Amino acid sequence: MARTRQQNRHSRTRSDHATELAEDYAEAIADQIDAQGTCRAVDLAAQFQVSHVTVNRTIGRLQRDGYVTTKPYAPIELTSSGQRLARASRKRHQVVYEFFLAIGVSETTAAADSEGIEHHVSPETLAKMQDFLEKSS
Amino acid sequence: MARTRQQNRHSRTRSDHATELAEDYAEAIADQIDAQGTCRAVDLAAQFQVSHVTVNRTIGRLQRDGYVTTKPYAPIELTSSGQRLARASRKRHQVVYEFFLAIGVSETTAAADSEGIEHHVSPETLAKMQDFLEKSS
DNA sequence: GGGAAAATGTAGCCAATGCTACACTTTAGT
DNA sequence: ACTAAAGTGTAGCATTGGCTACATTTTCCC
Repeated sequence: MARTRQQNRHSRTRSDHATELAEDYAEAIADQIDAQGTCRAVDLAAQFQVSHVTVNRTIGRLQRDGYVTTKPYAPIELTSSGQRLARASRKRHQVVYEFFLAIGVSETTAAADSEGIEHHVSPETLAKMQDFLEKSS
Repeated sequence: MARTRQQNRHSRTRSDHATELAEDYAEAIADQIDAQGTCRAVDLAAQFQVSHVTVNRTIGRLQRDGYVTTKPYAPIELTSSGQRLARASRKRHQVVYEFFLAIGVSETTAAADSEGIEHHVSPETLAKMQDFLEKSS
């Protein structure tokens, strides 16, 4: 392998890191709403271990990009677009997590690694992971 | 699963994105030196599809961090630390790539996905992937 | 209803990663 | 040897994502 890539590798990197963050936030917001009814900036700050200021501005970008709605001092809500993003992200996340378990990875590591990886798994690879899960069940 | 994480997820994100870039660059530089004998900024610019200015400054950071050495207008060289990084990165990259092939992913997709994923695979998960490869060979 | 605590907002700082435009060296070709 | 092309360097700008410090608004409890 090795020389298979060249070109366009990393043509992602530019805006795709923003997408990763959006997915993480959408997923976290959806989780928080499921668990507590509402999602506040402070919840996200605790989850991501960043300051509330960082959350605030990230949320601002997500709002700009149409994923969430907020009003000053009010809880954060997902738009339908944000909900779609959250659902897709959760689904991918779960498949990757279960797949890792299936090949023998510990729960702790599977949870940690699936976090970082879910954003980089193409539909094709995800489908193969699902095939594997079905076969091995 | 789902509630397994919370906290410290994304405690990576901060400086780890820098590490990813360092790994990608180290690997690309090693590849380029293997293929052409030397590595110039322009080669990296082509490979990563960024401007030579971006490469220049990234290389500056890599030099600051002890991964490469350069002199003005001269080719880029890896320090022993950089070579170690490149080897580790290539190894991980290759295991992930072959693992994807083994579960049925196409070469093109395996190449693309392994790029994004190699940086997020823990040693434990990598070991499980290797186990899988050995068993299925 | 008033005050403390919690949650948000704002100002202003830093580093990383991207760019274009322009200047300067090297390299190559005639 | 000179010039043109290729490769590098520098200046200056924008965005993202991180922070602390301080101001403001809500909430909650007495």
